[in-house]
Amino acid sequence: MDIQYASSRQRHPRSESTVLSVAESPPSSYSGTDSAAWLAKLNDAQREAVEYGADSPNAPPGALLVIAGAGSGKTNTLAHRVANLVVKGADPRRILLLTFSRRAALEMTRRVTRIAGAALGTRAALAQGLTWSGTFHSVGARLLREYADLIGLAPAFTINDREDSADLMNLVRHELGLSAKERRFPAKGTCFAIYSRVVNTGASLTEVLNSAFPWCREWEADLRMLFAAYVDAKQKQSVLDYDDLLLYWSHMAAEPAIAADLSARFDHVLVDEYQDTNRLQASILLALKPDGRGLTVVGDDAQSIYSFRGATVRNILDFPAHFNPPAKQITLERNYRSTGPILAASNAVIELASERYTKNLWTDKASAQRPRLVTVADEADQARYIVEQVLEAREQGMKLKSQAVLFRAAHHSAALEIELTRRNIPFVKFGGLKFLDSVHVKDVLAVLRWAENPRDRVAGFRVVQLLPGVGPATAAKVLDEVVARAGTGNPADIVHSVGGALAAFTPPARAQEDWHPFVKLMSSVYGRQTPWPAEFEMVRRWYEPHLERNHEDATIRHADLLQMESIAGTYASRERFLTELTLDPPDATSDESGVPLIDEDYLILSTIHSAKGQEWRNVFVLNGVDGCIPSDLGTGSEEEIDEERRLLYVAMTRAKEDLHIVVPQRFYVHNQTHMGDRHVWASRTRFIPAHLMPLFDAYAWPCVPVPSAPTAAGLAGAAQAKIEIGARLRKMWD
DNA sequence: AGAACTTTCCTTTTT
DNA sequence: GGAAAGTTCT
Repeated sequence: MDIQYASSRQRHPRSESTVLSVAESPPSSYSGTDSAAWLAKLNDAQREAVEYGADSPNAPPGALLVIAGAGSGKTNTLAHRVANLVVKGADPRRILLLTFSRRAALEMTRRVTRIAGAALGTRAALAQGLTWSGTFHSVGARLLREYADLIGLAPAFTINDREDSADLMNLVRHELGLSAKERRFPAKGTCFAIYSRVVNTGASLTEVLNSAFPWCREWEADLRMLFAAYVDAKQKQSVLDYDDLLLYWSHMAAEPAIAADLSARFDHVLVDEYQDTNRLQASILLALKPDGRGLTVVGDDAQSIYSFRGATVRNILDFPAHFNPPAKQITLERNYRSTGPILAASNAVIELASERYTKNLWTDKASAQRPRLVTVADEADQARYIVEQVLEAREQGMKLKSQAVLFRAAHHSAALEIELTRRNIPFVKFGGLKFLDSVHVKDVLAVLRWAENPRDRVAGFRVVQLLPGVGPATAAKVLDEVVARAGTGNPADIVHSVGGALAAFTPPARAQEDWHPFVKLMSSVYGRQTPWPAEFEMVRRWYEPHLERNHEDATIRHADLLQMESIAGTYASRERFLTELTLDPPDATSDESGVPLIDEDYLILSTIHSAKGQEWRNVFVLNGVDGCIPSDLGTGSEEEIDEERRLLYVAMTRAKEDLHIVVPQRFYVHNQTHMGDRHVWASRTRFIPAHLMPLFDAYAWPCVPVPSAPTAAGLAGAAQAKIEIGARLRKMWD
């Protein structure tokens, strides 16, 4: 979501995609007490999931597992369950709702409020007390700040995103001298990925190296030392990474004194997309609700696509047996989303997995249109095909917003984006490179983060080096100076001594001129002399000359900063701004025309991962080709291939009416010396083998190739032109 | 010594 | 278009 779009979303909480389940539109005959009426539109399985144990909302029964297939009204069912609990008297402030993204949390809150509102009539406001709703990470951050004092954590801790974490890993790596090995040590990102996987899977370093990073095995001892130093550095700097939010939470929840308090806060804990949680998240849930009472998890084992992040399907498969008696299990198999032919093809694809899944979806939405398998010559034609089809559907009255293009990797849409821009078709892209990853945005954020937490070395290191004439060596000296001055005193003292440390520092000659304004700025932000949103502007103004000095394209980057500034104004404080931005970064970008207004129509481009939980009437899957799906980086093991298969399944099941899988035959090899034209001949994805072809409508595009053969006269003319131009070009240098 | 510039390689998916 | 190693400049 584009940053500005994200803010507009808060003003327009209506989502563009609505599940078509009939239960969505409440009948007009609601009466406040007749619960049967507003649950009547649910099917039997959905209603069972909604009503399980709801008659005694304050003495909840054992755990509930809902296996909800794609398009089976999962979100709707979960929202009804929450609403029903509230209607039956549960306190919404004591309900913990864990979703996969903050977007999903907003959507859920919106629906619960509406559904419960309809049932409760004037008491609708009750449902708005649903305050504990968010991702594992954001809820973790909130709880950790509350309990910080009890667990020896500075309440003003800052949170590192993946890049920051990798940067810190890099600093530590250099300090330990690991970068100067005779054989190349793993890069910072790899080190961090290994670390993260160990934390999230609960496996040993040895196991993780063997299974996922075999080429790093030789460094095991060094890595162990590096990780110990990394943890040490984080603690000294009061910095937490994403994994720490879960790790601290799980340790906190395992501490009997705190655990009792923590689990007593919530009567009901509900988790969405449970198939994409990892061992650590499961352990948190078990610590929160050891006997499973009041615990509901919802998910679909066939849609597990985050194992690269440590998620494991075992969480959902083994869930019932964790409890005694085992958790109640309800399966939603009726699909309300897709037409029969789309579902038939999707089911056929997932059935080829080596592992059997727990259900088979059915629908009664008939359609004569099978999913299309479209062969095109290359990526350029693929883009042209999509544009043609999108516009044609648009002509038939289908909004651009009801159409989406899905792909495995963010860069797969590059050619399409160019074509869309050329044809003036607005689009918004979800997934892939984050706005927040761009250097200029990170620079400004680093100033704010350093102010929030002066011990944050990654932030400080980055900020000081913005000054001309200051490199790593000088920056390190400055930071040492700051920390030495700050000593181990409490945060307030640190803040006051930092300004002094900076002022007392003798900058290198080249930085002389810029030093004083810098000290002035930092003193001001440390001392919070400028109230919050204005502070952002002050920092931006200070940064402007550095931006212009360091970047050719300063104007474009400057626009980003102004956009950020308007976002900053929507947050109550610097701390909220920084925390929310790292935990829920905007996840879409649009073309250079910037931000489509929320009311405008635009085409959706998305990675398959970011398309989770969404649906569109018309869906295009790009590059249905071996090497893209499955990604050639994900074909190492049977499990990896199966995850790629589930990815295609997720993509296919997003479609409601029409599904196009596009297969370019010729594929240019990226990453070659510029303007090279090496290409490979691609073949259709292995997930749609020949015997599944009858389920698809296969054809080539363009349907009728028009090889506009030059006429003899034309050729003669062209030959003439070639000579003339050649002569002219030579003349230029005469 | 340390900053700044140059060359070479690589490019999944995300809280 | 970015990151890391290598090279040149101050």
